[in-house]
Amino acid sequence: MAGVRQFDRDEVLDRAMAVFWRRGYEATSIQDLVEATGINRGSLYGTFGDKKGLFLAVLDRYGEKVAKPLMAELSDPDPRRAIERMLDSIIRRTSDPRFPRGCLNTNTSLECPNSGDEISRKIAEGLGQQESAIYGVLRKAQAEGSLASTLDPRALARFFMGVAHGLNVVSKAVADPEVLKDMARVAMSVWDEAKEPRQRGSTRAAGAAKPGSRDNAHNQAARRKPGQTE
Amino acid sequence: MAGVRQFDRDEVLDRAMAVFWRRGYEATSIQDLVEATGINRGSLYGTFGDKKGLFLAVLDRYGEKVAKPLMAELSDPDPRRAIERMLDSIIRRTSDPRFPRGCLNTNTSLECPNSGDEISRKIAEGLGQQESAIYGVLRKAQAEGSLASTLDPRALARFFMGVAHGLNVVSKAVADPEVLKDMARVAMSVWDEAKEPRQRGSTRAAGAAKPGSRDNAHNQAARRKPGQTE
DNA sequence: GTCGTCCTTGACTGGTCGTTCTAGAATAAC
DNA sequence: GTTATTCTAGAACGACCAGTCAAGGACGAC
Repeated sequence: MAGVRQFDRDEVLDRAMAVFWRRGYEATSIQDLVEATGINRGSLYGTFGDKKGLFLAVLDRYGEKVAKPLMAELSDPDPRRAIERMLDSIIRRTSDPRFPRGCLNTNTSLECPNSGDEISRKIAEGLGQQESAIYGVLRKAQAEGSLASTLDPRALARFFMGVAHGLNVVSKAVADPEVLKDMARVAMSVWDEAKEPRQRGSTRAAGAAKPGSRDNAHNQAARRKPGQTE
Repeated sequence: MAGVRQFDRDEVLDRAMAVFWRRGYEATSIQDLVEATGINRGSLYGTFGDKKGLFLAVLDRYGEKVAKPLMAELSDPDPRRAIERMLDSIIRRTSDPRFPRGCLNTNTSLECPNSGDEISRKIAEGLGQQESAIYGVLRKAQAEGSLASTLDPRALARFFMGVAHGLNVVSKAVADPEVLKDMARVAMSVWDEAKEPRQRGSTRAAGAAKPGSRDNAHNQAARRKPGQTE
């Protein structure tokens, strides 16, 4: 039973990933990992160095197994559908019993310190790549004319990243997928926002804004050049 | 130096809150709390029972000191501005050195198990109240006519809750407030979505959707009655 | 066969965890 | 001055933590 490796590294990582994903980094003990992976303490340390080393390997594995397929949804030739499919993919995963709910990257970026240690750097790198991919899709959509050029693609990319995070947070606590679908549906509606500014005069009694005017900073700056059409 | 309580309960809770907020529940040890609060181990246990009891008290304190003022922003008579101010308040808190970044409720709902224990019940209760408050604002806006009645206020409330969570996640890792402002600006743009359906025909070569048609499920269901105006 | 290498195993380390407890000092009520 | 109360200080608890280590078994090379 010895002399040659008795376990499959990726399989061990998958099992360890499930534990970290479900319980978080701090709350997961080596003993938990030994029991979940089925391999011995010594083998764990021999293979991955220490807990943090194992976790970093798990993060890589997560990138491959979870984040990468998610980003693949963005390659849909229709840019709007690409974004849509990415959000749907997050929601669908929630109902997939093979995976814990929520997102390991989102969990980790909240749990682990924002200091420049290796874990947070890896997370930040992954999130940066995701935002860039979304940004690319949005730029393509504008080049094609399917997304209004008045919209700021960087702001939109940040927004969709934020929505993805929001989905991941809510999905951890809320079982009903309709909640997530509502969130995604509303989020997608910003896509069609390059309209004539809608009259939104408030009907409240005192000091209402004049209809058609924009008396606040928001929404202006979601567009590229605030001053022009309104 | 003894015989009468030497510390102010709320002050102790504030200091403990800061530690839990910054490091999370699991990563915070009693020793950390003893040092942060300045009071003795025995006093901590005598006053709050145990670590979980202290944390629950901290969650209450957080509700009073942080969540309640946030919800107060929703009482702005202009519903749109109410939502806007809520999001702005989250963003502004990010730059406030008196508070750690992010949101203790968001952190906790990710870190702590979704099982029906006391912590997650308290969190869920708080989030439910927040969503209800947002929902109320949206309903009021529709009654006043400042929000299109074609929009689904429940879906919008869930969306804004999700955006708030997204802001809290991102703010923990990203220092630049512009990122958060972008997110909020884009999010607010859904408010004005009850327009004539914008032509969004894709220019891609093969099998493009016909301009003006809606060939996907999203965005329809963000409205109340999908069939009518489009 | 024998050797060396690599893996497995489980006991073991020092330290820290949450929690309890004892002893004592300072106060308030009487 | 009691006496009761309520805090402080810190030692101590068993359990568990991340991490180490020595012993031994199974394989490949020769």
